[in-house]
Amino acid sequence: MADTKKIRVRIAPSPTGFPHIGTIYQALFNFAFAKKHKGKFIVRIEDTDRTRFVEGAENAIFQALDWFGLTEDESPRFVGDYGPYRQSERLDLYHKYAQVLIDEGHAEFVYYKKDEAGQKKDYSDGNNEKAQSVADSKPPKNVQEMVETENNDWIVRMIVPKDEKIEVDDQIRGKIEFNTNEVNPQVLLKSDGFPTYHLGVVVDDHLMEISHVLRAEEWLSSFPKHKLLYDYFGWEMPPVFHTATLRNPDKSKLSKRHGHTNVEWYRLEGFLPEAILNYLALLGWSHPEEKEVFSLDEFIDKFDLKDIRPIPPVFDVVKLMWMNGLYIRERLTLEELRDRLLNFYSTLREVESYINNDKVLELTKTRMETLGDFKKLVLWSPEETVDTALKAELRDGLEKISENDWNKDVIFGNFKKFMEEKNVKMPVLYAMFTGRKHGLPLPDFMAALGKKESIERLSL
RNA sequence: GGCGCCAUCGUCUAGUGGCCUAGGACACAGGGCUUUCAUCCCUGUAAUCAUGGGUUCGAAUCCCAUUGGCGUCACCA
Repeated sequence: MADTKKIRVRIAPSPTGFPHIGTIYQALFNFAFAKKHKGKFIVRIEDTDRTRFVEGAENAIFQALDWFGLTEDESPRFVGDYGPYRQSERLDLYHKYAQVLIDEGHAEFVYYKKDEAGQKKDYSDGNNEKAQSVADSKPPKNVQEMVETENNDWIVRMIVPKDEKIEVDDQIRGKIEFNTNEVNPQVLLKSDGFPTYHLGVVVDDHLMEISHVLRAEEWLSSFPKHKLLYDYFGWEMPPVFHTATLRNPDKSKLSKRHGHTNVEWYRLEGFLPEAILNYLALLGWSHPEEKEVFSLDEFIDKFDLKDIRPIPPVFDVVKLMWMNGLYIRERLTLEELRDRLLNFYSTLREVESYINNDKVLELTKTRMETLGDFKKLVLWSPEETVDTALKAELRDGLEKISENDWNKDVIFGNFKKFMEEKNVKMPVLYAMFTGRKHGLPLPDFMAALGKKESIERLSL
């Protein structure tokens, strides 16, 4: 009998900053799995930490997903049957289930209070009687009362059995055994009435009928905690896949300090979203035919959860660069490239005429790794010192070429003569026209620009 | 430190007991093409499969230990 259960997967980003490349990595695998099985890809916003909340961060996540073509099926903006999709709007649910846990003896009220330094302080030492003896207030009768009390100092904490084996099954690594002594009694409901991640994720994944959980490896340690919660509720835990986390070159968790984690950086540099996705797909997974270059559709077609490897990959921007260049020169037509460039340089008017020049565009196509490279190729950028007198001579020589004869062969003939007479080499000419020793094939470039513009440029 | 995960060229990886004196890609080096720089093509350097023990006729592949790396131990996710 085939599994008729609907495939529903999710990512659960928190709106605490810029969209992270690691989130896109997670989104890619979840998205591919959902699409492959005609399931739903869901985005649930985990905004339970009000101290880290960043205005606009949620919207940035959606913009990033759209840019990559990983648009979700259900989320706060595409409300489905399982909403709300923001945890801050689901508080009553967490209160209800926290109460269930208390009623069944799996959670308890504990007294916490800030000390003079403003640090949170646990007065209970895991001993609830002691907590109550030092408390300034009586424990609330129930969750309802707790969340309605102002300046509440009580929290709801889960109760963890002592010295019991707890086995958990990671679909990528296999069975892992923990002792419950290693599971810390997690706070489930904070004093402000908001849930912690752990309560939220268990309740929501269950209520939203998430069928498979693909999440980052750093959650592996809290796996037994979640398993315990599922058991307490009497719910069946969906299969969980812990994917390896992206690493810095020094193997530490990919971070701002060592690498580029902000999706916006990649966009601003002129990376193509499809190239980034292709590169990301190669981390922790490999194409069955060992192909390196493939589309998102092909990835979806070939992707299988069984092929995900547990080894944490280093995110190599150099290889990403190569792949991006490859996409620009092999996967984009001239027209498509033009559209991308026009869009990328929408605020830089001075490159527009170059983008709209077919010949120039062709010349740049094999010389760009990112869209950001384009302006360096076509614009004057002074890096070399130029002999202005010599430059004027070159210009005067070129000026003598008639409008009709202005083509790359005649221009090059002129160059040859000039180089012989002045005893200079090509790089000198390049510097005079572009400011740099190297660049677009000069005769072709000048021919493409036309006599008038070329001469003008030499007059600068 | 406790607990957990991981371990093939610098990096991404192929490899699931014999086809491996370990294959591909990036990077790097050299060469070809060429009017600079690229693209493109060819060649090369690079892993005693972390180390040490087993199991087996046979191990990168299975088992154990060690070492190393990483993760996690919050009223953050």
